[in-house]
Amino acid sequence: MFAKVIIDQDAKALDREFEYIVPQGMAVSEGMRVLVPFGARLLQGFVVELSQSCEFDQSKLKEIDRTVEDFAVIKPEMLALMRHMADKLHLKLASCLRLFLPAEMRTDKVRELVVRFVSLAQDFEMPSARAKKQLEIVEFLKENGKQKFADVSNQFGYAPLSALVKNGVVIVENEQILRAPEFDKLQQEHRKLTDLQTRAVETICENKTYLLHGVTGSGKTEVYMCLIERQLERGKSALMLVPEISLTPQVLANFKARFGDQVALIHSGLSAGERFDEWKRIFFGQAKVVVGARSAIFSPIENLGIIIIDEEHEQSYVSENNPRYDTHDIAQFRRAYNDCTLVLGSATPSIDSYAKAIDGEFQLVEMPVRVNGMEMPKIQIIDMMMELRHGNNNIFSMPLMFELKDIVERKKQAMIFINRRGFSSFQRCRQCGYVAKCSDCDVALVYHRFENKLKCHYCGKRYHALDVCPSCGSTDIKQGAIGTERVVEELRKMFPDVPILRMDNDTTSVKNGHRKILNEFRACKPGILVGTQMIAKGHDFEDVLLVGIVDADQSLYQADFRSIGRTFQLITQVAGRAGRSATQGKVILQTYSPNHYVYRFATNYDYKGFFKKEINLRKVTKFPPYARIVRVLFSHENEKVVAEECKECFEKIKEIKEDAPDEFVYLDVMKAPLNKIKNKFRYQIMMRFALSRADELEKQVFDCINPKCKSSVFFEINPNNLS
DNA sequence: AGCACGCCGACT
DNA sequence: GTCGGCGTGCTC
Repeated sequence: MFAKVIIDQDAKALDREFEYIVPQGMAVSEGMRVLVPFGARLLQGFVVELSQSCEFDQSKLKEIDRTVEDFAVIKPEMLALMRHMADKLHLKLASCLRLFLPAEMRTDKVRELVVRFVSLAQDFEMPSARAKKQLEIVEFLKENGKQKFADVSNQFGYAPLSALVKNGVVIVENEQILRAPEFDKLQQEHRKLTDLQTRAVETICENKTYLLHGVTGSGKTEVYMCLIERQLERGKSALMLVPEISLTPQVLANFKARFGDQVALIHSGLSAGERFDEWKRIFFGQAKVVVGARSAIFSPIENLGIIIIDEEHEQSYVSENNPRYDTHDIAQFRRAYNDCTLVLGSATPSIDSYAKAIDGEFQLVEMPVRVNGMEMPKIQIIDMMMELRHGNNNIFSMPLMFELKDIVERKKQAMIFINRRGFSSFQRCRQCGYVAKCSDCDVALVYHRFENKLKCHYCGKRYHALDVCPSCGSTDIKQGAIGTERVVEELRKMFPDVPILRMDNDTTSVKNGHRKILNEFRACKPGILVGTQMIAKGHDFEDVLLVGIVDADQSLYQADFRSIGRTFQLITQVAGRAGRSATQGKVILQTYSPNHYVYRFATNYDYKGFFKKEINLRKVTKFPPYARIVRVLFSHENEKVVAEECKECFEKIKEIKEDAPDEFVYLDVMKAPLNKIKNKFRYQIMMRFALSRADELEKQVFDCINPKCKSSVFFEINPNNLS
């Protein structure tokens, strides 16, 4: 018997199968981890195929040394998925396989957590009547059965317990415990479904893809839960993805309350041990419902009945680092493999998904009304140019300050949204225009007031803040656009007695940071929460009656065909935080371009109008979904090497273009907008194809990449972020 | 990825 | 004369 093995190394040269002999009597199956002799070393690999014959020169084959586990850690569906990803997304085989296992498993860092338990022996002599504590313990164990050693010892004392153990009255056993992540305990309230919700649940019943378009507050989560419940009743399992999960502790708590121990949670906030144990519960079928962020799409859950992607438009579903993949693609693969239902839910669907729904590829399900029947909060647009002309150069407009005062007086709550962490964007010399940049990444550094440091938001490197310009020696240093820290400082000046909390990447990086901040905010009345995108995600605060958007334009002017859509999504989402109770909320949106059409549609909550405008624009300018953008990114520490290899590839692509002049809408080579990240230089080739021959051209372009080139090459289809 | 092999410079 | 620099190539 022969085995095809993929070596667990992330190197281009090893990105293929190697054949080995399965020794007589060794139980090996497809998907198993094995150790194999490779060159002079013994390396870990994955068996991906078994066969009776081999393709390589048989006399040169070596034997598998041994198996790592006695079962296949990679299930057949995942092997198929690996092939799909390597094929369609041009990813390395080993790096795909790594996505399917918790990182802890490869490093062997986590131990199984073993806890000592005590219970009564089968037959024993009662302790003497004088040993009161011992008798109490015996009584306690009689009533409650097996208990943790530590608990009993804490309650009754260590001495009596160990005496009982010594006398053989109580026996101690070690037992393996699966660590479970913490969550807020919640009372499960079975809300009665509204008619719209009932209709949505009834409509979503076939094994195909649905786009659930429901306004913020329309009760999509309740719909998801009913859909999952129905699958569980049919004996099927469910997978639900939410954007970076720790953002929505309420959702988690709800799921735990509803489905109890059947739920497994997967997110970045888990400890290594928790993550590993949750993975095991999924793998062995103990968990039937998986709730998690992007990477949870790779959970080894079997017998899938439904996959749900909540907030499907969210950018965080596209992985930015390697390997790059889009959760939607993976979900479509698993949907087809399991022949199950896929639900994409959003208040502001991505243009691409909505277009598919219009075309009939997805079925559209609409929930246009909030559950509580309340109207959406009113959005007031403030022209910041006018404010300036009236002599207000504060970061808050007069109306926003007025409303904030009102909120404070009424002891209510407000949220201020600003799309940038830190104190201000960058430090710039007013004399010569010098801007401090990261030496490894070629991006402007962000000033953090609290630490008085400059930080690179790409690699995390820290620098001293500028007081003298290193270029011209001037001390005239100015702060650029504002960030969360600066907003907090301004608010503290205005309202010295009001609690003002900050929520961004810096304040939530500690374990359970989100939960702590949100719980603290809940108790503050009056209170103001300042934050980045992460305050925009579905948590309900009944007393938040005001939302301020300090600089709405920030996401608008980016050289990216999706930036206007993102602005629309952001406004809708942030606005949805206001007035979740009986009182109607208010939103104040500050902008320097009050006449931009995105604000007109956003203030009217007119998604369909916005979609029409946007899809027309994409049609005439030939952008997705009417064309396909392909970006090939080369990265290497030697700039000469990348530049040359990128150029070489570009020349070959130019030849392809000659055979398909009409299908190539665009083609160019250039430095990537972020020319250097973590000391690696980046060059890219950008192209755009008409859809008619896109698949074929894409394949041809991929074949242009010289397999011997030294740079790392990344292949992106319709990239979200062009940095 | 890591390790061997191999072909040119500055050292006891 | 040799030790060692890291470019190139291979691993079933």
